[in-house]
Amino acid sequence: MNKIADFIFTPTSSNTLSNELTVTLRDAIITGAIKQGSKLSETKLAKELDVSRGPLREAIRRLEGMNLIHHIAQQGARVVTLDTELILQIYETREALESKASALAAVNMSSREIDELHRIIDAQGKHLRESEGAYISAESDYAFHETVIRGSKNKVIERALVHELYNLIKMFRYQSKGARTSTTNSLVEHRQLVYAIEQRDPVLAEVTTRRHIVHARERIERRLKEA
Amino acid sequence: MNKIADFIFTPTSSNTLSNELTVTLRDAIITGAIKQGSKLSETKLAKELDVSRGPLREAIRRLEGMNLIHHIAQQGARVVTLDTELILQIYETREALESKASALAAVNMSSREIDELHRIIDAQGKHLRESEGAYISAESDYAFHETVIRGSKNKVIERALVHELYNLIKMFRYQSKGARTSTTNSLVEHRQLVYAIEQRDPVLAEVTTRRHIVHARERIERRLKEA
DNA sequence: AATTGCTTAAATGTTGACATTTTAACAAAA
DNA sequence: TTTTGTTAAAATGTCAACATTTAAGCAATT
Repeated sequence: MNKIADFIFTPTSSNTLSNELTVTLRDAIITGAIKQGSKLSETKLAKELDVSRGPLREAIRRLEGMNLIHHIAQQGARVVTLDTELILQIYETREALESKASALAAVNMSSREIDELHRIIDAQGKHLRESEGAYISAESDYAFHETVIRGSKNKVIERALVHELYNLIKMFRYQSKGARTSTTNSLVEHRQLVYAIEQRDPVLAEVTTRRHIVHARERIERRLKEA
Repeated sequence: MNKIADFIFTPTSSNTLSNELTVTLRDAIITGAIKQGSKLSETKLAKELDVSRGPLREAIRRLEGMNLIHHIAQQGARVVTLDTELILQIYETREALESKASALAAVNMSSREIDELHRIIDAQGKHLRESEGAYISAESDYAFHETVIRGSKNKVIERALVHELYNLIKMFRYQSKGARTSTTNSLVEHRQLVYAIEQRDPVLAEVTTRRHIVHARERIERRLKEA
């Protein structure tokens, strides 16, 4: 079948039901529409979403692979609970993977991709100057980090970060009222990383990223310890 | 059942059919009984294994989450192909994760777990002295590394390494005739790591592990470049 | 009141049939 | 020969019913 014809006649609807369910449930979990620790009852969910249990079970298996739910045989699936310990472990893992991704990006990124990084941080700077709030939008922050990660050209790291870790991070941030994405300080650190990548300096890129993530983790740690 | 066993995929023998299928297929893929790049035909497999397609599909979804197969909607699932590029990316990822795991293990491991490490490397040393071959058994090598990883007490890293990366590494090693686990040099590096952990020195543990894995990757790179 | 054991209801696991899509084979046309 | 279009077969996606296990409710007993 022709690619153009596919694009024209079947833009998005060519997805399978189980794929759509995966996305629907993932977003419901990230936003908290389905609460942490709650049970995903197959029979109930199937009725609510008006689907049969087959595709629903497959979607649940996929979410299992994304670390968003735990499944125990004969007992069912529960949404993961983001307690303090798990959050800190997630950030430790992110530190290890994303600092390596940045080092690789400094070597492997194309100049076109570096241009994209500039566009993103310029937009972030403009946003910070023009708006009163001192916060970068979550979407823009994710776009920046995911561009760097893709720039590593390492599919294994990319999958581990984007397909697994970042869903958990998004879930945590979205459901934490006080966890605004980043302060002005974050933008400075983003600029430092872009500089390191432009200089094709993997060591500097790695160290910069590591510090950026450690800072984020320390902010979270302080905030969680208060509560 | 303990928490770790829940988080990592280690079903017991008295489990559901879909769990047994997951283990069966995983091992068949690792050993090469199902070849790299080959298609997992649901109908054919279901007949061969004398099961229905439902549990089989769920097992395939899980293997997808373990990075052992790729699945494309309406086209089916194929076993991953371990080309040179992917292998090197796997080792880059392992370097990032396991060096961090070692640093954490230096802080978090119990003395009981450190004793376990001693038992493992002592057995490896005895094996090297007594047998003519200068190779450590693959099982013993995995046991050592997985003990360190568990010692990190970081479930996210543990899952990423044991549940995902190590399956790919085992698959590669098992199917590479020339890829014997390690030479005498590996045992020296293992001893150095245990020393670092005993000293509760996370930086030394991290550096030692990073070098150990880089060495392994360089050996592989040389060997793959020859062929 | 707390515990044990039985019974019933509900949930998960599994199956086989049906629906839709893809693939392959093949004929016709350029 | 290559391309296009049609058709049949096979594969994947989906569904609804059945089987088994777990959980809940409720007596009966201590």
